[in-house]
Amino acid sequence: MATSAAKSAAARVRELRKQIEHHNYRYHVLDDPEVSDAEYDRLLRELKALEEQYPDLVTVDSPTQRVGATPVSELQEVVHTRPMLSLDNAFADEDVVAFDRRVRERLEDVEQIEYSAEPKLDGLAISFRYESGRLVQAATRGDGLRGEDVTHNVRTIKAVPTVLRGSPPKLLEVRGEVFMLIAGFKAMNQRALERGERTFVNPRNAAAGSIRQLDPRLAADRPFDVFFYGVGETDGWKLPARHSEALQQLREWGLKVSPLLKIVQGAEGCLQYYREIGAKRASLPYEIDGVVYKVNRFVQQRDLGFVARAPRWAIAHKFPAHEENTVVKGVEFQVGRTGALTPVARLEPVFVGGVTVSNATLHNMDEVRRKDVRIGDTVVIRRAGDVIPEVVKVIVERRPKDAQEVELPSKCPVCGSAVEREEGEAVARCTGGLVCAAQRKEAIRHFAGRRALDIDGLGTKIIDQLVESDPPLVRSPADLYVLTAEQLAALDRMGEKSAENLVEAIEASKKHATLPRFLYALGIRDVGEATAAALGNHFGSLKELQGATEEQIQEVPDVGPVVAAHVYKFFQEKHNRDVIAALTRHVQLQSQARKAATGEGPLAGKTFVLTGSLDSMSRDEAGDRIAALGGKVAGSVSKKTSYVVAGAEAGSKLAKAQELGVEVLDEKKFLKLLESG
DNA sequence: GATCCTCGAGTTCT
DNA sequence: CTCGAGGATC
Repeated sequence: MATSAAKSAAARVRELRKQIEHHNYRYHVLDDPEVSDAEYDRLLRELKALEEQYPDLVTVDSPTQRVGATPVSELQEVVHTRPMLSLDNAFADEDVVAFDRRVRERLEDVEQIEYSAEPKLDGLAISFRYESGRLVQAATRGDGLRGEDVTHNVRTIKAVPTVLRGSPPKLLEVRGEVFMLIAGFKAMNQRALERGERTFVNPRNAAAGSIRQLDPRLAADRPFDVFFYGVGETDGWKLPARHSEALQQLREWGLKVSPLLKIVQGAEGCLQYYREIGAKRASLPYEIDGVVYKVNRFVQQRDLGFVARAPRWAIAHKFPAHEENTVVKGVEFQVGRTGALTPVARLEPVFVGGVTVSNATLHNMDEVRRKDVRIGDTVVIRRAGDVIPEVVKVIVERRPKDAQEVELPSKCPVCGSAVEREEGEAVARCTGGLVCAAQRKEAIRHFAGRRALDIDGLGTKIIDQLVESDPPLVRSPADLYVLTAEQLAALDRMGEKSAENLVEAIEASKKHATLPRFLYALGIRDVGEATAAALGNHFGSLKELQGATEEQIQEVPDVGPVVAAHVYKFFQEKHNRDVIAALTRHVQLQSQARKAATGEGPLAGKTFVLTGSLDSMSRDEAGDRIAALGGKVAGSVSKKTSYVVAGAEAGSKLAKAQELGVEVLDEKKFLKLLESG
């Protein structure tokens, strides 16, 4: 048996145990993990697999034989009268099917198993002891056998009753998950940032860190919530037949149970539940990392029993991780429409939150320095409810010796012009202006954008070719209007039909050309949709605006000296005047269809903020309907916001609304308001 | 002068 | 969606 394969397995097992112990310490004791949960799971699974293959290598102190790490010394140790178990994990549908099969085989004579299913919250497992209905002790799970006494902090959590309702038993020990609402977590981090205090990477770490505070005053103002999910030691309570019935009883005693708890039948029911919750995941106000299935009948649970520290009657079915570790292969600088140089991290591709991520923006050099990202670093990537991946932090411990600092280039990577960063500004810019091909391309893309002149089918690839062709077919937006189908058909990946369609789309864009859209399309610095509309309304015609002085431009509402200077300078430049002259030969500006909001109508004076997606209409349509009734739509939530309309997969704006106490409308209520208005 | 609000700009992947 | 910065307001 002492083959070389077994020897190298033994070495690998030792190495894995060392690593896992280290990560346990970081995670459980320091609350500052060095690796993502997914990576930790991988190490543990590899170890498990090796131990299964070579049972001789299993030792009592192997990480697979216990749950967590030893408690820190400052908090009192609590011995759990009944161990707090951990759960086996399932990652694929087949794992769940296999689990269900094992359960049925062990129970014999049972065709279909009834499961109680609920989301698995990403928080902190706590044991709560109630004696004669009064909370006497709360303890963390610790290593499953011994935890820490955190009663002083748990008492500050409003969702945890200190006295139970009804007639509870003499002794009731319940288990629950203490977690932080995402909204509260963000608000808390924001405040910490303002005070220059330490921030937390995610709600779970924030919860773990706060609950293990020694000073309960610190925990008291933190936004905790709790769901109870299980029963431990009891005295004076005749348990009902089912787990779900026991939870129902807990609920009646005032202990919060997940509202998403559901009874399902067989593996099929479990998998369907998994998909239901997966679809809801992004819109839940708290983070979950999977769902848990438990055999519902206590008799069956008893018959199934335990393996090591995990019950045979329950399993956690995990979702794809939101966070992963990967390596920064390089940092490149992209040049935007305004010349802004944006550092983008090129990553070793990594699967996060359901997609493969290979790039992540670092925004600007301040951000690069703040996070201290270097080439070669291992970083944590997160792709949570929001779509855009984010570099959460660098794992400094894993920094290779030859890691390279990121330097702002002194020359534009596209055109070679000088790069300048103004005093006090976060962004650095290429000074090449329209000499720079990147800026020219972006200017045209902006011009053709949906909110500008809306030229359908003019995408990045086509623009690249038009600008790079020799001689260039397109130097400025005005050149678009003289393109012929023959010229376009000669480009790569362009057939005759597509070429004709594009010519038609360019022709059709003339109809979209109202003054505000046209001004927006020009891409003047600091002139977005709102400012373009304000300028258009104030001056009424392009001629008036072109002839205006800087002072006159400043008279426009919401335009100050900085924006006025940009606008004035833009119209003074010869190149811009030429382009505008050429454009106006092709494009007839339409008179505006709709007047500016007049302060009339049933929703006058009300400000709306839209978040998430509505079933019955697009966000644009919703905005139009609000405007039609005299209301205003704003982009961000503030104290002045009247309503936040939250559709499916609502994001941080919903959180902000809850924080500020702004009224939130769901789709139904919103539609009702529109109808009654 | 400080604070709040709003707007603009840039970004990922399928 | 998030961040930074311009503008308005107190």
